[in-house]
Amino acid sequence: MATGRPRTFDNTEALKSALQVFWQKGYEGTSLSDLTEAMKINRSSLYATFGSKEQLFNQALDLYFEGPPKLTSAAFNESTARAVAERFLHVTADSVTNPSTPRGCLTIRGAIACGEDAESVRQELVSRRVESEMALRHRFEQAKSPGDLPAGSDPAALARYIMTIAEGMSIRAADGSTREELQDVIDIAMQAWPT
Amino acid sequence: MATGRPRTFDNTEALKSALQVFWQKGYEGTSLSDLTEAMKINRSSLYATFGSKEQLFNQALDLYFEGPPKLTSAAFNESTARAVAERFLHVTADSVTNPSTPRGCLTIRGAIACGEDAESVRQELVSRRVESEMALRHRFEQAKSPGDLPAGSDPAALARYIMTIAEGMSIRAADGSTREELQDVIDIAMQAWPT
DNA sequence: ATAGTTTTGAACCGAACGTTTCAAAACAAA
DNA sequence: TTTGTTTTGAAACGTTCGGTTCAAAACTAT
Repeated sequence: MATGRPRTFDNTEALKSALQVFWQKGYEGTSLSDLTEAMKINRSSLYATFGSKEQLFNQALDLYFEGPPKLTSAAFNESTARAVAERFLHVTADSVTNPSTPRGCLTIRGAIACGEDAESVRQELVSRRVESEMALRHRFEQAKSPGDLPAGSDPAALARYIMTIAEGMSIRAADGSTREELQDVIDIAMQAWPT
Repeated sequence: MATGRPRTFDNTEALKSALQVFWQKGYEGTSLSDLTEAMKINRSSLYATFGSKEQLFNQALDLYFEGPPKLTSAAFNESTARAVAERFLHVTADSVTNPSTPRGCLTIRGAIACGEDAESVRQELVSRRVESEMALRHRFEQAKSPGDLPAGSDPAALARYIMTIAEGMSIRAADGSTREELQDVIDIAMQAWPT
């Protein structure tokens, strides 16, 4: 049973607001004033609840990975390697142009934006992205045996290719590209797929 | 004829040093102390010579565009649209993995890293990148008449595609990808080219 | 030498940064 | 009502930020 003065904000709602701000401005581009304003809590409550700016960012990051990145995993249910790749790109294009969230990918913006003092944050973000590439690669390797992919094709290179397109789309979305423009890119990109 | 106390630094050498720092840390990630240390000049000289941090950045940007981006323009001398695209990507891959410069592209890193107070800087960087895309598009449009590109192909979409690959490679390079890995990506990417 | 001009170095500016402190406020339990 | 506990709001901490000021320094011209 809770005692003492009750808090005036919802914990996860505040975290969602923090995520939006970090997503939009990057880690170092976000100030404490930005956060307290968006989360509608004061500094004392922020530090009592979330620890510090960096700890808050890490918690917001965990929340983020339950969102857009999680959606791409649905692509792995497709039956062919080609369908997996195409679906992966489509989900990515939808995510990075979602009008109800900031544009682009938090991990890319965050990893590039942060200075050397936040190097540990950067490494975390990069390795998370490498995991996605490895998942794609693994799926493509499995596709070779049933002849789903030609014998000569290189699963690792294909996974790199798809991730490069996805990351490029994230940049373009942040620059203002529309979902339709990214769809055009995907249409062309998939023509490179081995048959 | 120059009079007064002679300056102790070389103007363009100092600008080169500033470029390196901006390239590595982004606009907002670079402090005045970072700059004066790298350029080996003090604040007074910096402001007397270059005006302000933002004006210094713009001058460093001009210098940058005489470097890596200029090299990509050599691609436009190729005789076919396909060769232009492939050369453009190869030059980009070489640039973003050049061991004697920071990894990745200054315009991408700078545009993503900066907050809203540096919005004018961001716009400048984005528009510079749009210019590259427009140059590619224009070259591809010219390629349609001699049958260099199939009648059904979309020069604008192809230019977007090539730029997306280039921007994706820049991110990967910043994350640590090698030149060879990027070459593999280009090999696959060019298979999408219309015949 | 002397005067005139430009650069240098260091101190300083107000503002904003992330973080901490603490008394007043708002509740439950006694 | 009193006591105990927790949150709140605001003020303040030291540091760093981009930018400025100014006297001393280092040169050329007279």
